[in-house]
Amino acid sequence: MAPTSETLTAARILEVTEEVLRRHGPAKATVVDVARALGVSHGSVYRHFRTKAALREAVTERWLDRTSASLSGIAAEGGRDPEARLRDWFTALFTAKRHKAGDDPELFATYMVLIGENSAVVDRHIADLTIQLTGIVQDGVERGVFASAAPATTARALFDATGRFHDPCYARDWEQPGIDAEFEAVVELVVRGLRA
Amino acid sequence: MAPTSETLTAARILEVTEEVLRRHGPAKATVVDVARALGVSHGSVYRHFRTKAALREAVTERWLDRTSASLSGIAAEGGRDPEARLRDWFTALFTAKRHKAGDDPELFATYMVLIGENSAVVDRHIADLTIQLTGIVQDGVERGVFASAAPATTARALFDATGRFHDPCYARDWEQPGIDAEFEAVVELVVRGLRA
DNA sequence: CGACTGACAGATATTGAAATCTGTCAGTCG
DNA sequence: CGACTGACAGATTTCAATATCTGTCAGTCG
Repeated sequence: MAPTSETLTAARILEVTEEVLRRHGPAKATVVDVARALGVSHGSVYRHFRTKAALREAVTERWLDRTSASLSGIAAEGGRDPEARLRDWFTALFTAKRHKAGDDPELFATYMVLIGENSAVVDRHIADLTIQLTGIVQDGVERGVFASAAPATTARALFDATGRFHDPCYARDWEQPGIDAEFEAVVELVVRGLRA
Repeated sequence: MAPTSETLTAARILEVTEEVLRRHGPAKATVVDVARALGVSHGSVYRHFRTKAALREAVTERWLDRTSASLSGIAAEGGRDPEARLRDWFTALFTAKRHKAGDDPELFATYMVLIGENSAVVDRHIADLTIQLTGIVQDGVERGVFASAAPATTARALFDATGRFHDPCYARDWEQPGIDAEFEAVVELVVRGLRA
C-alpha cells in the first residue's frame, strides 16, 4: 500500500498501473486512480505517458511480451525436431493464452480494448509470434522435414488456422470440455499439411 | 408499404420482420415496429411468436438457411473430385459470409446478437455446415484421395481452421486487401493436410 | 369459437443535468 | 532548472426521472 518514496519512473508507473487495472478493470480504472496509488498528482503521470491510451498500451505490451518471451525459447531450440517444436509451441501458446484469460481477466479485458482500438501493440505482438513461427518453419524446410515455398506466408497460415486457440475472440470457448480434442485435431491437420 | 389484407401468418410476419430489421437494425427494431408494418396490434405478433427473441431467431434461422442451402449443392455433387469440391465449398462459404456482412449489415448484426445469446440456431447452423463438410471428407476417404480416421472430427478441424474466413468475429477483416491471399494459404495448408 | 385488440405491469431504454475524468499548463518548490 | 502540483476547459460518464417496450390477458368482434 504505502508507496515507495523513490523518484517516479515510467517503470514504476507501469507496475502500479498493471495492479490498478487488475483490480478495477479497464472500464473503471482511471489515471487519477493510478496517480493516487502512486501518491502523486495525475499531472505527473502525464509527464511520462502522453495519454491514457498510451499508458494502457504500454502495460499491455509488457504483459504480451512476457508471453512472447516464454515462447521464443521453444522456437529457438535449434537442436530439436521442428515438428515437435511446432507442436510444443502451439501447445504453449494455447496454454499461455488460456491462463491469461482465466487467471487475469481484467488485463485480458484491457487487451481486448486495445484490439477494439486497432492498436499497433496488437499488430506487433502478432508479428512477433509469426516471426517465431517462421523460424521454426524455415528450420524444418532446411532439414527437409517441412515443405513450404514461402515460410513467412506458411507461418501466417499456421497462425490463422489455429486462431480458435489463441485469438481472444474465442476466449469464452477455452473452458469448454471438448476444446483440447479440437486443438489436437487442428494441430494434427496443419502439421500434416506442412510435412514434406 | 400498404400491407396486404390477407390473414396474418408466421411466414408473413417473418417476411416483414426481416425488412424491419434490415431497416432499423437489431438495436432499434421493436415488436411494435413490426406490428405497425403489418397493420396489426403487437399482441397479434405474440400469438405467432412467444417472445421477441424467438422472432429474431426465426428470422435469422431463415437467413442462415439460405446460405446452408446454397452450399449443400456443392457438397452433394457426388460426381466431382472431392478436393475441388472442398475448395469450392470453402470459397463459396467465404464469399457468402463476406456478402452477408457487407451487403446486409443489419441482419448480420442480428446474427451477432444471437451469438451473444448462445442461441441454438447458431449451433444448428454450424452443425449443418459441419455435416456438409463431413460428407465431402467421407467421399474423399472412400475414393482414397483423403486420409481421415474420423471424418466428423476432421470436418470440424477443417471448419475450425478456416474460422478466420467465416466466423463473424473476423468480419471486419474481410474487406482488408491481403485477405484473399491469406484465405488461399490456409485452404492450401489444410487441403494438403487432408490428402492421402 | 377463435383471431384480434388494447390496456396494463414490470422491464428496459432514453434523456438531460450533475459529477467525474482527461489532458494542459502556469506556477510552486527543492 | 526541472520535477511536480493543482486549477481549469472540454469530453465523458453517472444517475435518476421519464418514456418506451415486452409480454399478458380479459374483452371485442365477425
